[in-house]
Amino acid sequence: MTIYDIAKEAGVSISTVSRVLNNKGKVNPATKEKVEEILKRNNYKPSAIARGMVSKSMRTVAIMTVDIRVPHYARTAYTIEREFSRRGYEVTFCNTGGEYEETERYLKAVIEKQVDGIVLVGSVFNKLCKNAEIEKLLQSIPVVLANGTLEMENSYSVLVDDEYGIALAVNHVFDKNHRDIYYLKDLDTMSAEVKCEGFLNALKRLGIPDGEERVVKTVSSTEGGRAATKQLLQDHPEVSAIVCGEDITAAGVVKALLHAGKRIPEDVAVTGYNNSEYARICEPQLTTIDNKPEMVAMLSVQLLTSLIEKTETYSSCTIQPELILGETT
Amino acid sequence: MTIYDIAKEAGVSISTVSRVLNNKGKVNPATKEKVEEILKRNNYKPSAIARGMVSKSMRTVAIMTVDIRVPHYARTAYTIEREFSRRGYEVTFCNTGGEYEETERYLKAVIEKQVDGIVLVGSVFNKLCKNAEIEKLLQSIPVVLANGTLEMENSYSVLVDDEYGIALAVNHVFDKNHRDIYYLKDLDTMSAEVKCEGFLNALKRLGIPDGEERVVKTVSSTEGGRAATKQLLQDHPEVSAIVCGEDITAAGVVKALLHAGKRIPEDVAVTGYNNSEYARICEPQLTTIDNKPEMVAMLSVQLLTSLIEKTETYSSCTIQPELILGETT
DNA sequence: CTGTTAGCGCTTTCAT
DNA sequence: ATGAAAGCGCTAACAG
Repeated sequence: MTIYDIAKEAGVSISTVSRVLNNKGKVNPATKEKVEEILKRNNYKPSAIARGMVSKSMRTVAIMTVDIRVPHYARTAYTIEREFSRRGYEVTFCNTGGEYEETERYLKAVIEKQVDGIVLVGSVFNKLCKNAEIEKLLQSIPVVLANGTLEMENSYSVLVDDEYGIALAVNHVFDKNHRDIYYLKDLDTMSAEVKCEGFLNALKRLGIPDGEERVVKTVSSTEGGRAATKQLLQDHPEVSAIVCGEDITAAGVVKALLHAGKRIPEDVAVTGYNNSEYARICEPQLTTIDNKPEMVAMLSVQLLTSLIEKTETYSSCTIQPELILGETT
Repeated sequence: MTIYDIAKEAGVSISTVSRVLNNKGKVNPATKEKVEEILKRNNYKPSAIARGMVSKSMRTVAIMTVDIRVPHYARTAYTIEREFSRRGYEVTFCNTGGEYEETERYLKAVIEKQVDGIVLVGSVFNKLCKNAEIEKLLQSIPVVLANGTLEMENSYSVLVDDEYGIALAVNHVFDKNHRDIYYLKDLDTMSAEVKCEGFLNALKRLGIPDGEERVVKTVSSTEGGRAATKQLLQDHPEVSAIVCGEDITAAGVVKALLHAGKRIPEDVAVTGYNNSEYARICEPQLTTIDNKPEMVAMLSVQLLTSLIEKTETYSSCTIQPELILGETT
């Protein structure tokens, strides 16, 4: 069923059908009514592809994340999708795995499909976008980075002040009279680096020396948290607070502490990061940092929309995390 | 940069360019090489929209879930996306919220965009697709339902035998000598109904009477599990096993039991469902049922692909869940 | 082996 | 208020 079929059946030209379809230009109310009736009766749906051919847009945007199964990305991507859907865009999801080749492959694919814009979710893209090939690809299209900064023309970002976020956690356990504070660095992204910086700087401000020796590297998982904690209890039995880069890691820390017979938070305090469901499931419930993925998502959509539609002025922005009290501090 | 620009620069016709682009038909190696060089130099990308105009396909499929933030859906959708990406398709995600209007809106949108197929994830779509309007929309395009059954022509499904899954849990706690077994029904989908049936039938087979009175309704969340357990301990202090419809609910059950001073599993055994990260974070770690979302996803993709490409014969299939032992039984 | 031509379904001037 | 015609970028006959 094409616009030609409708035109023929209505005894008018395709231009007229197009006019009633788009409510554009003058058209006699009588003919309009007739055409509309025929449209409905035939259950006609205009071809978005043919429209895209003319308008050079399919009203589609792409979201790229490392892995949508990570709850923090899922929350961000969910909100981005809902917001764009509200605005009449469809959303293509890409799970790049954080790898360079895959990122490039996905980028090429969505650019060939002429998506209107791209949201990169997560600070991994910070590193990835340093690559010349990827940078070239990104330059041809509006891009927003959610939680990271892009050093490129025509691209903007919504940043989360993770340095401040970790400082909130450190200051909080300090206020609770914990002095032997350790940090579990469980990721390798730029955001993770910033968090680590936040930890070191916070300690410095509080007058606690030898910050570097208080950073323990592990992987972001329950098992990562558990293993690091076992080691920590062995090497530094005096530990009184463990600040983590992710809730999931903190959950492992809590398990290990309980198994070691420690009381939380009396013997050792723990903080997570992300204010995720993991924090709430944890027993005792984690004190954590809310880095506000929904807000990041909303602002990213706003930014990308104005970039695409060239409507308003726009600029990058930064979001402040917030401390969420649980039972582990 | 269009195919015309390339043709002009190479001094050939657009057909020749098209031929080298698609590796189709005979073309002189020399001209081929020249064209390819020009293609590369200009960083030419064919317009997928124009191609779609001819082929009537954008090589895109849509995934519809209630909410991608639910880990089980995220796992399923992730695998579906990766598999389709491998096969050269892009994937559009839709978060319908399980609502009728939104589902219809999304369906119309993706059908206008002429997606090649749709994967409906979750048994909620079972009910939704009973609607005449939605059914009509779905009939115009290849559809697969992941975890549910569709009573429609030209549509197939990958089903999970949730009745069997819950029976595994019930039989297992029975084997561990628990007799006062209760079930927390925490959702309202068809899959949840099937699980509940599974519970009732399993009890019957084991000779435990009054199954209906052992079903407690609540909502699928930590809080839902916690509240239901408090009530249960009050009404039936003799309870010795709680089988849950979701891991997240079971996590709440565990919390409530611990707070009530119960030992797990000595006093009360608990089982979850989904084999999710929640089960592993839970302390003690949950015994749970693996309903194999990755396998469901793979089979759904296979099914939809053959439907789209009309290559093989195809048929719906059913997957058997598996018991995963934890520390709560 | 290569070029010409006719669409694909729609929007958008430009006439009338 | 309506229609004719051009064109979006590409593929696929068909003709050389």
